[in-house]
Amino acid sequence: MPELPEVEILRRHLAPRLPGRRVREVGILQSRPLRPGTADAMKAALTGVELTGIGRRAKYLVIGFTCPTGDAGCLYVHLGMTGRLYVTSAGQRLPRHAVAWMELGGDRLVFEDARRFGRFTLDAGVLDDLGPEPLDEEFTVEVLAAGLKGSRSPVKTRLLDQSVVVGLGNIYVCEALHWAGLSPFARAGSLGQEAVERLHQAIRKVLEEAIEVGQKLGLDFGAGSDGLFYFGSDATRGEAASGMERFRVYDREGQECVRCGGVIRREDLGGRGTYFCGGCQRVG
DNA sequence: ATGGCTGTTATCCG
DNA sequence: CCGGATAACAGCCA
Repeated sequence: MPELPEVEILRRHLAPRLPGRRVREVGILQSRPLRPGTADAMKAALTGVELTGIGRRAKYLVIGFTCPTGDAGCLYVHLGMTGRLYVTSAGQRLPRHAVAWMELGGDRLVFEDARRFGRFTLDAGVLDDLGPEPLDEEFTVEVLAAGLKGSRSPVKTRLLDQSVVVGLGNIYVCEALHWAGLSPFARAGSLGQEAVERLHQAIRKVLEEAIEVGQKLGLDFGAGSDGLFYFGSDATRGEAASGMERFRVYDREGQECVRCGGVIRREDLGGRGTYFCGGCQRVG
């Protein structure tokens, strides 16, 4: 359940493994993630192409390729809640929830997704309506302020809207609001200049920190791991991550706030579990 | 075992 | 237009 940092770490993992590889064969096992495309069209479009590289836009991985004709194209992959994308040996058995695979001459790039909320598509339209990249210079305090202005929604809800700023999901939005000392329930449009500045800073901080941690830990595609979450709070990963940063509020209901000693609370907001400190997130 | 949770987001409805 | 609820789906945990 990847948010921007997990997707970025995966991109960096795959970056040296794709360029120059030719797609010998393509397999499609689930068509829903291809929407609006079809299995036949996907196979026809990808078979024989040469992969050129991998980028990221928001929570999408963008895999570039050139066709035998010389035309360039892109494959857009979104991991949804449960998507995994990895290179394995072509001899490996396909996973139960395999959606698509590409044979790369001895290796195989596999996309699997149990819940099928993810995407595997050639439709560039998926990038329409996306807001600014939070770690790019274009994401200024003014841009964030404009995205919050006039909204009566809770600030948490606004930040999950990918047209305001991309990359935040339920975990990092909770973490960013804690870092900023803002209540998730504060009306987005009611935040003052200072609060917006703190929030802007906090969003960058939590995402950068998570990428840094993920870079150090590397990915684990072993059994029982989704190959993505290195920043979690479960006991096993806690061991592996000892000494690393942990979530400050997410999944810490009832525990003590590391900043003020208050109690972390969990409430429902828009149907999502929302974690915050009752002591130091009172603004709004 | 049954029901309630889960990292996303498209779509529906008032 | 907005905001809230629901649905898409499978697995895990109490």
